[in-house]
Amino acid sequence: MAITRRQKEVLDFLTAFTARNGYSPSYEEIASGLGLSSLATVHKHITNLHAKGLLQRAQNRSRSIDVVPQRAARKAADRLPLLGRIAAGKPVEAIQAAETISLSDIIGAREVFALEVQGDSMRDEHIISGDYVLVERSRTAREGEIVVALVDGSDATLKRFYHEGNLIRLQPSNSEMKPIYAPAGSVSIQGKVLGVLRRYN
Amino acid sequence: MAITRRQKEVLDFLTAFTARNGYSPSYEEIASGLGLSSLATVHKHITNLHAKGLLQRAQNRSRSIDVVPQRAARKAADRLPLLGRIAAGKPVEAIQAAETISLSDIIGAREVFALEVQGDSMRDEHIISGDYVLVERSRTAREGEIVVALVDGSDATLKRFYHEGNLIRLQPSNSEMKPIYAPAGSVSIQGKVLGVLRRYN
DNA sequence: TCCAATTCGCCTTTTATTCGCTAGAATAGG
DNA sequence: CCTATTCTAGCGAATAAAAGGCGAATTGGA
Repeated sequence: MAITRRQKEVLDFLTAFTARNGYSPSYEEIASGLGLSSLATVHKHITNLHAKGLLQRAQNRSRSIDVVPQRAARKAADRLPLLGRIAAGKPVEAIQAAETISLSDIIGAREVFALEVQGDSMRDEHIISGDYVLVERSRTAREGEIVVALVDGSDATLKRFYHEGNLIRLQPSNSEMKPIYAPAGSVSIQGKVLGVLRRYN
Repeated sequence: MAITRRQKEVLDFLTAFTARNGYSPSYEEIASGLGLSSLATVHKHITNLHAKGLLQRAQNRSRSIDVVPQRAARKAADRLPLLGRIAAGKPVEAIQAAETISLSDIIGAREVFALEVQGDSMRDEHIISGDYVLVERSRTAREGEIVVALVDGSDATLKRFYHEGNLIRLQPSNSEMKPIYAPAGSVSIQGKVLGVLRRYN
């Protein structure tokens, strides 16, 4: 990966700062560390490095820069280059940003397991039989999240979760199926769905 | 994992307190330990750290915070235990089997990249806007496979691939859209779809 | 019931992003 | 070899969005 002298300095600063403090620097701190007087310059450097896939960051989030370790960047086994967007009838967007995607982006450091989906109860949600849902173990859920829930301790289902007065509504995403209403006490949440993985042969 | 200075302070406090006392602090104790006067602030910190996967907790339970050890957080991030199958209205098969699933199962040793899908041309295939398709780089495809194809060198699309006499038919999976017919010479296959990855927030 | 946890509305500070502008290096063509 | 174009690098100002904070009211578990 081509990198300029200045870019290497920026990258080195980020690495050192994070190692020293345990958290990433703000743009202000980067600027003073590199002798820059404008945050715009810092921003441009970060953007360029991100485009080259040398670091990850979250938009608009404070101190969200992660330097991508070089070994991990190369080990393409489970981290895929994200080459752009594709839309019906339109060219792929400028294939350049060396972003990547992997399961770790979805699961982070949470406790996650997978379940193979059978049946069509989430068809309208575009989750179909054979898909794997990635589920974070959790006892609770927020309004509208997709959850794995046990009703009366025995029936595990994949549904959207809603409160409705004293009852809980478990809403299948299939117009042909009816929601389940149950008192809060008899519903136990097993986890909530973070993502879906599908495989074609 | 990106973290702010204050968040690191909170995390450090939690780690130290738990190590010292053998149990986790109450919000009250966290507040006084960090010099905060509102429990709401404590709660916000805990919620943020939980969202970043750096600690576990049980809702509404006293002293239920667990700091996730960093080694465990980094480890196993790309291979998930496959706990069983889930079907509408039926219990999860209580599998403790050590089956797992990961991106590598889909990718194998092939050269694969990802594209973010925009638009609804594959809606009936349950691939929706925002999904990532995992694409194997390939010049050819077999009948009926989902491919990324360039027509006349400029239009990249996601379609099912069929031969039809001398022509190639690129079939969208959306009943409202019409197939594209083109001579074999003007269609170039960029790759074929091996899988789909979707993320919920 | 009691106490800790959670939610709510509101505020301030910190941080990231965008815009318009300048200037030097590297690169591609003619 | 010269020139047009693109890319890196930089500035300061204005704006937008998170992060961090408060006190009061509400909820939920034991």
